[in-house]
Amino acid sequence: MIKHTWNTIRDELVEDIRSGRLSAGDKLPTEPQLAERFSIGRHSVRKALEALAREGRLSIEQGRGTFVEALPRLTYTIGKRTRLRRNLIPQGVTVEGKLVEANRIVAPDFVAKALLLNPSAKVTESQRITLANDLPVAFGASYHCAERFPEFVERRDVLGSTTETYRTYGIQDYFRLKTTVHSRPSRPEESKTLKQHPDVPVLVVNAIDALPDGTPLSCSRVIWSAARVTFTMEQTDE
Amino acid sequence: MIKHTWNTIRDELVEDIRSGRLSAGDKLPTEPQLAERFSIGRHSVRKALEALAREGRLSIEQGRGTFVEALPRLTYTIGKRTRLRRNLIPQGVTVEGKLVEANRIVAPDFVAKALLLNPSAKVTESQRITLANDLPVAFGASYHCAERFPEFVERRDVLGSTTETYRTYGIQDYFRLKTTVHSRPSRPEESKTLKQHPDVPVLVVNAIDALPDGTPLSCSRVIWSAARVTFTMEQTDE
DNA sequence: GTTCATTTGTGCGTATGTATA
DNA sequence: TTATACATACGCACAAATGAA
Repeated sequence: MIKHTWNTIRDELVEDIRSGRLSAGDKLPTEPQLAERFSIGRHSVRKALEALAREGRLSIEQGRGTFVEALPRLTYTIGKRTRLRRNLIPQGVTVEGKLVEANRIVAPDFVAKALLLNPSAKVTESQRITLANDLPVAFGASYHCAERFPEFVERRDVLGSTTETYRTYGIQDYFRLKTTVHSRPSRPEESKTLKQHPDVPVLVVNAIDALPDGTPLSCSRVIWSAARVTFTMEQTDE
Repeated sequence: MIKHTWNTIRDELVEDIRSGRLSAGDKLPTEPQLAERFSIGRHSVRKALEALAREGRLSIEQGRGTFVEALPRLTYTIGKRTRLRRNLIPQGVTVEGKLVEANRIVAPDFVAKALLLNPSAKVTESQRITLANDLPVAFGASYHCAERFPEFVERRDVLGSTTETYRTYGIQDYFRLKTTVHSRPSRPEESKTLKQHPDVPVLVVNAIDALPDGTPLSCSRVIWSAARVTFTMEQTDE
């Protein structure tokens, strides 16, 4: 009924990983070697490897080879009180959020809309990347009104915590007002930043944080590796 | 620097769609025709079409041809009180949820765990499919303890509403206890059911509904077309 | 109901480009 | 610089699904 020659090698590799014959970091045979071993064409080998790379099981690197990935899916909780550290540390992975770049710019369209600013307002943009076990899982930017939160990035960088930084502006409490999630194919720069195969899609998360009365404080747009995260929403009233 | 011959045709088609030269439902030239027009190989044509199909912009159908898709992304709100109709109707799309199949089975592992049942307990399984403008956007199953909710499927089918059905068991209120979302490549049957290209990923949503005191009532696992939905989480206290 | 033309799907072979060590 | 290994691209052949004759 079905041909799918390439599935033979795909299944073989999955079984090798499952059984432990291949483990994280191992280098696979080269494409021509696999082609010969399974008596199929190199195109079919590539199709099988590509399918596994899309699931995040393999990392294919031009000029180096193809390697087995660890594939530990992180769980990230979205809720009324979203806090990064509380979210990821419980699972025993080392998580690091790094500030990559900070700018003072005219508010992009979606930012002005989210923060209810006029289109020419200035905002601070903080670009951050999140690494879990030294592997990038997400990157993106958050935006704050420059007038209302002068030096936000600098204070945030010193204090190391968004909650603490808000306190310096007299804000004792804030919450996640709105979050949207959708999936799309990754763009070349994105797959490069996330160090993942170009065919692995990304999850785009747009969010708005606000005061208890609903006044928006900041918004963010974060790109997650679709293969490396599971989102959870729990409705506990903390 | 880079060749990427196939991007020429990709960009051309995107522009054709954007400008309106191609609109939803239109049939594209055949692959050999496109190959000749752009003076590239058929493989490159296929790579371009595949990329557009992954975004949900094209529908590629063996034996028929390749067509432009409408690409209206639905917005589905996940919150404390998740109700399908309230969710989708506001956007002016016709939504239809159909019961496909109902069974009385021994609780699968993940169901027993979610509903706190012992592994040999019986549950009712309701398989449903959701169509928006006659296009499938999601399908999946929900599970109820057969002992606690006898004839659940039958009553639900007659009443047409889950909320109403719960009332017949004396349950006046329930809420969404937990929701998880992750992305993965679609399996062949899934892409067939969703009538989408095999390379479009799916979003897997697992959910548990419960009584106000936290007692689980039901759980579900729904497969969404990743190209056709955006999830939103709003933290309004209704 | 069967046949047949059309169109996409799968697979092989080959050549050449490009990143890595 | 050189060798290795993956990336892109062309051409060809045949399989499988569709729809119309």
